[in-house]
Amino acid sequence: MTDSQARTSESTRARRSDAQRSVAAILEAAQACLALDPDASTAEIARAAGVGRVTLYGHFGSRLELVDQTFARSMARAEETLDQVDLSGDARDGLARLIGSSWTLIARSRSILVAAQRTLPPERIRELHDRPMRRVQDLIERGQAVGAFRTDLPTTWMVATFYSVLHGAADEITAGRLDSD
Amino acid sequence: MTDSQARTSESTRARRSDAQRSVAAILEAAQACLALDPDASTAEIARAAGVGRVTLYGHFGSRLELVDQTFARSMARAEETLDQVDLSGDARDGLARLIGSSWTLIARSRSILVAAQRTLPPERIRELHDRPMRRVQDLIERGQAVGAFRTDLPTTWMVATFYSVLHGAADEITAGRLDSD
DNA sequence: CCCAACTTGTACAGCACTGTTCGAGATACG
DNA sequence: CGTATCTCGAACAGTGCTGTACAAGTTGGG
Repeated sequence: MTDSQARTSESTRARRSDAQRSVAAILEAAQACLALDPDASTAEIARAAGVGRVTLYGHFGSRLELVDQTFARSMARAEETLDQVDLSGDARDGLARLIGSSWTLIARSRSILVAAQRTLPPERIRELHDRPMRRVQDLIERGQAVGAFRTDLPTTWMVATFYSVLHGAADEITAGRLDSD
Repeated sequence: MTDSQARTSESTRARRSDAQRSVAAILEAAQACLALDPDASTAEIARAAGVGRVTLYGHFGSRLELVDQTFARSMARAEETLDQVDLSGDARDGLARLIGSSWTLIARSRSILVAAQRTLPPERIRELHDRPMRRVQDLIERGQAVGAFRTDLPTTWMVATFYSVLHGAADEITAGRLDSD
């Protein structure tokens, strides 16, 4: 979406189709490799993408840029799914549905998060987490207004807890110590 | 405690006093450096300890060994404090006290945890977390038996949640997004 | 006082990674 | 069909780390 290296804005022309394919393959491979090893090298990723390392650097200026775009894409996709969650009815039910959906997404992209945390500045992580966080916060605040949720705790705290428990549970499960729900 | 490099077991003799001082300084510096940067190099740590890098390697066979001992020491100290928490009375009160104590400890040693997670095998982390975890589990189980805690959730899940929320909250606070309690 | 234990800087070998350059070859696309 | 675009491997420079070797100096402790 951010078009990254396609010149600054109004490029001379669109990228050739094989170049587009390369970029897609690289992003896909990055997602897979970083999930396996948060410190995966550009060489590993390029190889997994079936592409030369030089080609990778042709499309991404640096490893950091690649990680950033991979993470951003992962978040964008997640948000796409989250957009379809029905939050309109009872706040408690809405939260349950939100948890149900967030659940799978987090479990899947958790590894990419740690890769991002190791290479991207914290602000960037924060920035990309902002929208989904706000979604939770809005829901909680609405629920509080209606009296469905307790109001003796600051909402920021409740949002943080939501986040913590979900991610923590994802950790435990991928570690094989817990299972269902 | 594990005496590490002091020969295998029954050493020829005890270590000289200056050597003991060096080891202590290194462990202290490691704790400080790793807290600032989980990837701190042996050079950084040695310098912070006011000691030559060679000396460091004289006492610790490898960086991994140093991290392991630093982390183990941190956990041992924490456990020492936790031992003094009164868990005898009402289970709910006990848990509250346990949270209060764990709180500070976690906030302080959180950074060393991530350093350990980056260099030590997961089993080792798990192993060193085992005792404190069991403490929480025992308390919860006792509380459940008395009817103070809900029993519709598996205890493992509750323990994991306890851990998640505490660590998550510590994250938020060191990030400056939350504050008191 | 003397010796073994300890510490020191420097220097070296080895490794892995990032990012760049180059020249030649393949390919999309108009 | 022709050309701008894209890809490729190999090679190189630069960096920063770990761990080891050496040789000389300092210090604790019996």
